[in-house]
Amino acid sequence: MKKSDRTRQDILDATASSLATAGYTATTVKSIAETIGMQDASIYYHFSSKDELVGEVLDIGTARAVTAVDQALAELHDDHDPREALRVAIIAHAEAVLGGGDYPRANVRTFGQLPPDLTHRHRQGHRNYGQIWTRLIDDGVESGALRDDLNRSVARLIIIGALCWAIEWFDAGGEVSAADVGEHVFQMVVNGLSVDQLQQNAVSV
Amino acid sequence: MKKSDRTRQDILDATASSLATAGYTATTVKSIAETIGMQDASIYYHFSSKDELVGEVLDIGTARAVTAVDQALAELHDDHDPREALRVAIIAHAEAVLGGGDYPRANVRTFGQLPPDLTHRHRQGHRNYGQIWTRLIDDGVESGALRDDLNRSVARLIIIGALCWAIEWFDAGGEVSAADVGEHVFQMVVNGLSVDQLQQNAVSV
DNA sequence: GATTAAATCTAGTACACACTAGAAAAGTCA
DNA sequence: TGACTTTTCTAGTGTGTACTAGATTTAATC
Repeated sequence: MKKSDRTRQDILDATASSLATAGYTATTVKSIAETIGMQDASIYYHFSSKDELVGEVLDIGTARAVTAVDQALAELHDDHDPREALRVAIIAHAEAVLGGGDYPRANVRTFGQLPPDLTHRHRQGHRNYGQIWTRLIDDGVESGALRDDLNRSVARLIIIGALCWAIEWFDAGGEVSAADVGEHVFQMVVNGLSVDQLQQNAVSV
Repeated sequence: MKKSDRTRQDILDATASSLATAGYTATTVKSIAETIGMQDASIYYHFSSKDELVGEVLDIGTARAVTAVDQALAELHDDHDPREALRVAIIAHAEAVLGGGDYPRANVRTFGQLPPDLTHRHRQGHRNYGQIWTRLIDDGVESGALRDDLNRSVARLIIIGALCWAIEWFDAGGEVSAADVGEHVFQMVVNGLSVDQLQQNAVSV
């Protein structure tokens, strides 16, 4: 039983890595097997199909991102500013997806290139994740800290989109860290780029 | 010669449509041929390979997006606020990519799933497009209208990212228009979601 | 209408892919 | 060691893909 578990984990890791860097189509069963020094047929002893394997990787990725954000929010003081909660969540997301492991990255990277079955399977996971952000924005608006004249759903999707797209250009070895990207997204979408706003801003970097 | 041009255009249109909705892998030469009532082999009379065909579609998409933004900027008054230029460009981009034809949509939709050759071929086009935004942000910062404490390159990529990712969730038949999405992006990244800022804001919706 | 050129089709090749069946090897434990 | 189970391999199948060669049809030209 031990051996099987270890091999299974190796397969999952190799798949996550390949999905995160090469995408769904370029991630073939053969390439996964080669990465861990196996024959492609041996994969099927551990997983019944490529899509079941990919699905499991994506599930893990979603779970890790949710955990990262939840954990960051749990560490806030009880009387925090709603904007601070948004900031903490944004940075946690950025670090999970950009700087974290291959699993959350695989999730974002393959979004939009999955076959219908897998797309459907993960829609629920994404909905749950979206609800975290819906609550954060609702809290902000209802407490009077955030503007009420914008469509909250659109605002939520724009924030998540800015973060998710960063995977396309973010350079893990560069001077800008994952947290820096998160900080920039927060500064922009909450405080705004405009100078006029900044002068009167109570929430600082 | 006439017939050939018409057929060629039909092939390009069908390819753009398929790329925009189904992505690169699901866009097969056979499916393209079926859409326009031809045999797949006949495509090769007009294009030497699938990737040459796809490349041409993506070139057209880039060109159209650039044209849309350039044209919108050209219609501004000479003494416009730099923030207004950013607003106009953001909305033009949103309309081109979300509400415009299949070509710009194909470009954004297939980003990240193209084979290396095509990715490399279009990097230059994207660089040119990025320069438009670099100039807009530089103008804003240097005129004192935009903050100088953020990384301009990161800011640019975050704006473009928020817009590009919108293709994943935008519903063309829904209540929110492409221009609405652009307006939201502008309001958020320039004015910010925070209420404190809005009260002192000179640039209105 | 005959001749030539342009455009499309029929019929295939070669290859990469996910996946299967059964033999072989490696590991486990008395 | 020997009996048994677990894991991996060898060797294949079938399918879908991009693409090719040459025949066939359609359109243009004299």
